[in-house]
Amino acid sequence: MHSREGGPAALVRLVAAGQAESRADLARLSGLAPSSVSLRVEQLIEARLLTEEGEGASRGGRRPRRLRLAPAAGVFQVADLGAHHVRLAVVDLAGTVLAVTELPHEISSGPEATLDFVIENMPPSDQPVRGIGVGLPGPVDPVTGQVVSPSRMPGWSDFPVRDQLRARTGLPSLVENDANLMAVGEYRHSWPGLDNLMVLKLGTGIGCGVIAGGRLHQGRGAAGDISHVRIFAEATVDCSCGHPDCLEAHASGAALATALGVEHPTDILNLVASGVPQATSLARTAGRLIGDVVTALVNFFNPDALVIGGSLSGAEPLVSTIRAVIYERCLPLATRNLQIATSRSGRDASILGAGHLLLGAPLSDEWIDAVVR
Amino acid sequence: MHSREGGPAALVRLVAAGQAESRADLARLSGLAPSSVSLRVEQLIEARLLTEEGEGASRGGRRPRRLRLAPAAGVFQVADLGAHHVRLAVVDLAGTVLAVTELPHEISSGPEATLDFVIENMPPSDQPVRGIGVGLPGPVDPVTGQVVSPSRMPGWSDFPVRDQLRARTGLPSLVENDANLMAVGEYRHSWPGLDNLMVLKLGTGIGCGVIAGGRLHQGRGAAGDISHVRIFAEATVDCSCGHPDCLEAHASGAALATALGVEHPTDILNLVASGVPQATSLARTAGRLIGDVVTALVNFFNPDALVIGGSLSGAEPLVSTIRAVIYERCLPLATRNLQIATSRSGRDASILGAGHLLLGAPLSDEWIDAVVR
DNA sequence: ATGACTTACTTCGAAATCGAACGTACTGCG
DNA sequence: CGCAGTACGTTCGATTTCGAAGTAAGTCAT
Repeated sequence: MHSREGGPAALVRLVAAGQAESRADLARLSGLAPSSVSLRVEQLIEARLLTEEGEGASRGGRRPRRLRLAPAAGVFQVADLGAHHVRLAVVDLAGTVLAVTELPHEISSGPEATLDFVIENMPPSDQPVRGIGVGLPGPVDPVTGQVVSPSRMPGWSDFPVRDQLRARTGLPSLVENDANLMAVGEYRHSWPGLDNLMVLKLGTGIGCGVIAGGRLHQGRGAAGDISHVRIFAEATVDCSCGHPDCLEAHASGAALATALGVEHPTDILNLVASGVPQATSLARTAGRLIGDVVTALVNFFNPDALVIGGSLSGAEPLVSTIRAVIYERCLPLATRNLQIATSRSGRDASILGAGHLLLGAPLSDEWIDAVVR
Repeated sequence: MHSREGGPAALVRLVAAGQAESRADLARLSGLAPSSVSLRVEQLIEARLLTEEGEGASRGGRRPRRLRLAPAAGVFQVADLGAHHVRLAVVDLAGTVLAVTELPHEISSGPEATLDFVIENMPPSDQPVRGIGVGLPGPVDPVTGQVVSPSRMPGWSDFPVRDQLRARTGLPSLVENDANLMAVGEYRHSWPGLDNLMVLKLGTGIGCGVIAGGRLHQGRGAAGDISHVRIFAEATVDCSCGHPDCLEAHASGAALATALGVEHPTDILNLVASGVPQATSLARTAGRLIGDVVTALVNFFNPDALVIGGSLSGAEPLVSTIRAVIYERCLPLATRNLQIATSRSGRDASILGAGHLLLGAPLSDEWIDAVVR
């Protein structure tokens, strides 16, 4: 993400994203003249969106006067929905998590009940709420903000989630696929500068978020959906989508859990960690299947890094098998500069991603402009 | 590609790209005030980069005064290199092809000889040359402008093509993979607005160019390289890359030509067109293999359109098999709004793409600024 | 310490840009 | 035909942005 326009919102964003700490940084990154930056910053401080806080480290000359977001600049509320639980958080504009709770909740209880639950249980905040974001384990149409034909979310199909969220809260609202949020979170907080990024989310299902050219690649809402790619396995398993031998039917947390006779994907981790041979072997097989699919995608997309997250990313044999398959089968050209690593932002990756997308939305421009004037 | 900055170059670009025909268009698209646009346009006319030419159609009010690029604004020279031939063209900034020649030339004669050949045989032009672009059938590092470990281009590896081109011609220079150029050409001239586009180039080899979010996706130079994705075929064939069963070894024009005992991929077209059973059957098999690979990519990338170009795109059974496989195996969500079509820009797609990239390069900003001042 | 150099930020006149009003030229309707 | 409505383009004073010079406050080598 390079130089946007030089409105007041752009400066706030640069500070919030941690890219700029001083007026000089802002001038460099925004393309505005130093004098213009000074003027604007003064306005923003007056509007209580920014504060001056101490001094930064010298880079060989006068020390910069460090700029930070003022607490009064506000917060975002974020809900990361899984199949059986909800993670609710309040983050400030810079992406600091101020409060989190994780509560059990069945997403199958439907959109209305779920949104009620989210709004009801959101942690309170002293500061003004500037927006609300929701991550969902299914495809979200970026234009309408609706969920489209999700496999694990009965009752959600074509429900206007974004509109309902805005109607109920009156806040700028964001609805996005969970793997996409995770990709944005990892990108902004752990892999800045790696503008082409693939983030695998291995949990109950198999998701993938894609950053292309520094921006979230949404496609028409289904981008990153690799669950139903055909794979070639020994035994045939029919997938819920109607086709045989989808990746998800063989290698998802749900599939592994079934094969191992446990209920939750997290149980798999324990089995693998304690060295149960069958679990390790299954993890390796899953890793090979996932790796085979991702190999083609890595050749095609040629990312700077492949990040593996989700609860199953804690299963070492699975991750190392994926890594091995990729290095073995991909073009040397594609792996030459490729980093393959597990998530660095952890459980909060999606929440951080939602915060960042909310900050970047045109929505945010509006209220920043409004506050400054 | 939305509103860039409002420099003089931006306005020229909008006119050249055919997006703007009047001052009013420019004001809308650039975000500048109408008054500022008028001022700038006057300068550009004075600098002989734009001309006023007649009037446009009324949209319910006063007719716009149509703006066009002045011929004196200049031209680009473009070379599209294949394995055995070179296509040389002169295009104006708006992408009109003013002259083309196609000459036999072996790319295996090496970079020095090839660049000499290109420069020597470029069609002459009355107008000032503003840049030169070269398309190559191999991966190009977007940072250095070097070819990196190409399979069909002996002697080219790590040769600094872009630097050499600039050194020899003194012109702003562009070097890019041929499939990437083709993707840009198709996107700008035949599929505007479809900002997520995959363009397959089926010729001697198998290439793929990707437009993500309206911009060419280069990755680290290898993006779109699907030749060496592993496929599952009946018989095993070893690929030159050292792995067995690469897509290219089974389904490329070169592979088909070998199997059919002909020399050039174009000969395959004749055999298929005249209904030779073996040729048709092979085309279908190739289509299925390519389709299987592309299916995964379509799910992952979720493009608005898949465009099939290159000489083999004339083989109807091949194309229709690819189409059938995709519609059969992809997620409904991914195919719901997907267009699958053959190239609309034809043989000149790459040349048009090079023209457009040259126009968009920062290089162009510089000389436009220079001419205006 | 001293002086040369680097970086951060501000000041202030010059230049670019804006925006509201105006002039122009067309469409479409009664 | 005449008039309302709409769109294109320009004029001109108000505003924003720039940029060169100046001030402030550091580092580093001597």
